Amino acid sequence: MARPRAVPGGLQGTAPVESVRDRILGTARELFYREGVRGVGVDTVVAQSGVAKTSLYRWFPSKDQLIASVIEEEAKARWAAWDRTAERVADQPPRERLRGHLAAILKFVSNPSYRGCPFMNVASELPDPQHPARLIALEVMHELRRRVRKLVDAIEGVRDPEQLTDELLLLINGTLATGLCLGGDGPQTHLIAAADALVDAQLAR
Amino acid sequence: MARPRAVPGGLQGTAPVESVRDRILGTARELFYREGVRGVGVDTVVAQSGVAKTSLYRWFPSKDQLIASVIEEEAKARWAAWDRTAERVADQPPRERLRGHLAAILKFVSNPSYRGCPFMNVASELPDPQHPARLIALEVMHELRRRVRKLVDAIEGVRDPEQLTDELLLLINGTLATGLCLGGDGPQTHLIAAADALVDAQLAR
DNA sequence: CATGACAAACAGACAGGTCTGTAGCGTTTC
DNA sequence: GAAACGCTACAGACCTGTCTGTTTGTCATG
Repeated sequence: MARPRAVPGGLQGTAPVESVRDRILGTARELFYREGVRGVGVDTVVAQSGVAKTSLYRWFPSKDQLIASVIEEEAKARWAAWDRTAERVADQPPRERLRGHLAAILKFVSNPSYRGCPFMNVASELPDPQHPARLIALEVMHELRRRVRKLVDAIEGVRDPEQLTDELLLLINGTLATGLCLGGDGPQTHLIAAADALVDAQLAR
Repeated sequence: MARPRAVPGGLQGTAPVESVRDRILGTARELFYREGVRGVGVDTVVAQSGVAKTSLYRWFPSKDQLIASVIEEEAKARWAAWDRTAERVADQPPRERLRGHLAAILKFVSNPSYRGCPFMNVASELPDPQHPARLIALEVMHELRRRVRKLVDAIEGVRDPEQLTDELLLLINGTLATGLCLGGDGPQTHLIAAADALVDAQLAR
């Protein structure tokens, strides 16, 4: 209820305080993730944001577009986290870098408030293949493939990089999906060991 | 519109024709899977089944219970398919049996009308941890773990059966999840190769 | 500095639709 | 005659999106 008076901000970029648009986006992101995009109405988003409904529809033409913007935001957050991890492990050998990224994913999934991969959830909740949010989610999956491929390519002696990339993707997506169903302490604990075994298999002649 | 007249059936079990309850269940199963449980209303289920709404609420106390029954049905179907596969590969060596089950999963995922694992979808769509359908889905995951464990235990010389089981589960769930996002011809094609590598790694001394 | 234009935000009502679940009543079937 | 079924209507809630009107803060110009 006690919401800080926000500066109009808008285009002049001199707004240190959270803009109305960002407030809506942040609230929607949290609610959509926790309750599912179909389980939260715009009225709830509006109420929780402490914002007028007209404001929501000024910044977002429809709920579907709001969902898409939220997913876009999730994507930014994911890659930002990825980049932080990349920076942290930058000075390590390739295999250790891969392990670092996997460990980060594992930590992400082990969070008690983890409720599945936002992109997979959207794919589950919004069957329409043309839904803008779904398209973004799909693009995220492709980007993940590219990034894992980059890690694999850095490892020397890999017999079939594409195959190894795909195998690692299965493990990663499996980890993300299993965390949704079985919680934090499931089969995921063996993610890194499994990845190591797959890399080893590709290195042996 | 042209629906075959169904025999009441009910308790006396002499109904060779699809009972009203089964008709509802079948229609709901298809619709829920295709459009998502939250994307289909009971009115749609009723209309598509060619059944009266009162009949639906006679057999199922609520939509949530209908969803639960549908998921129960999905579970039965999954294990029936698993058992058929098991029978088909019964006379083969353990590793080949495992491959057979993985191939069946791959085929399942490659179906053009595949729209994700029903149990993961329910976990995504219904965040409430106490939802009856979600509980069934969770139980399915545990059962899958037990069945994979059985396959692993049949392989001789596995160093850490529990670890291998979990690693295979990650691959399987990854395959099911990836199929939802990327369609049939994604990284899943390397499922069996990856599984082979993981088994090999557990056999090497 | 003062004033008026303007855009953003707030508040709240409302239209039109959909959803779940119930009730009434007639019909079929055993 | 009883149970199952079909049909229709309806209640009450919720949902998205719109509309009206008011308040607030900023900026440009006199």
